[in-house]
Amino acid sequence: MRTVEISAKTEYAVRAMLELAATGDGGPISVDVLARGQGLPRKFLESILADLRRAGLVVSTKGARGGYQLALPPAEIPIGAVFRAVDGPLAEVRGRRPHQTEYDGVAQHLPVLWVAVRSSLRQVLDDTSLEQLLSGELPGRVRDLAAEPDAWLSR
Amino acid sequence: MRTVEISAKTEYAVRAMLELAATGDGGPISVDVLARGQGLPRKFLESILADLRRAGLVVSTKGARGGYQLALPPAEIPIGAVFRAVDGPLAEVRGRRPHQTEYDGVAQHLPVLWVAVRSSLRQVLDDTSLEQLLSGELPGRVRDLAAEPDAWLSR
DNA sequence: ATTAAATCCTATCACTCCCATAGGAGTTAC
DNA sequence: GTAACTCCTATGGGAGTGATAGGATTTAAT
Repeated sequence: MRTVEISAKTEYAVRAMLELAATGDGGPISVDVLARGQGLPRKFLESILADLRRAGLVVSTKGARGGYQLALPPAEIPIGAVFRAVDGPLAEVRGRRPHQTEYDGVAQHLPVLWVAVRSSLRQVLDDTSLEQLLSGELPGRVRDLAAEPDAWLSR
Repeated sequence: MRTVEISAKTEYAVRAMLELAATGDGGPISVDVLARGQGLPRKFLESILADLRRAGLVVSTKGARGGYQLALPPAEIPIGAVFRAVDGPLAEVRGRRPHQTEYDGVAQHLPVLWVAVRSSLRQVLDDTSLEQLLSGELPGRVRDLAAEPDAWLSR
């Protein structure tokens, strides 16, 4: 397993949300159109949108001409919220939340590191809105991180 | 799956490395002693140490009185190196490296976000050494992240 | 030399999660 | 009424996680 693993589910969720944000408000968009737009598996996307609806990030309209719309303006939806909606908490350490870990002896400072890891992730995902991601006008800190030397290279 | 999931394997690896760092250099330490020291499953730890050895982070001594030692001073071993040794690359997006992702249309800026996520993780894990984690004297940036408002609370 | 203490290697296994699909029940616009 | 949707439940292959077992090999100490 990779420490940070952005799953297909999460990636699809973000892309679907971007599609919804891009359409502005021309009424509900169906799963079929959404799936076609970004080339996502239709049935799988259907279950993802159900998660997003339960989290209150999108609203659905049933029946003919129905579909999905954002529940809030794109500027008010942090990407982190999308992650949590489909994936649960951002960070876990062996099934526990970072701040709930405990260690004896030489490992006693580990929780600080785990919390810092989560905090750094939050600073990226919770400070970037759907609108910013759509326009490419990302927060200064996010830009700086991506502009870091070697940020685009493997290690 | 959680976006950041620190596995048992990775956690055990870091804790074992901390044990090795703490012992300074009193000769090799056996898996048995190591496992007892932090309460880790012996056989599982054995396979983890094999990974750490293949990555060149520890050296082993075979036979009676054998065991494991750090291959470098603790100040020269970043925590990130331990992660990569047992877990592979720090970050992946649907099985690809963040900088190798590609998207059309509305999702075109996504790679910048993915790279920023990885970059933020690197700034924590690659800038913290085994020695710093052992002593609790973490890098300024890591301390700041852990001191962020709400860093120790659930979201 | 023998023995005891280690690493090292291969195999196996239960379990869980991921990604996805199928089929149909319910709802609504036209 | 019917076509176009969402919504719900069930299913399933495959991969990965977290271990454990058993023994082959190597070495220090007596």
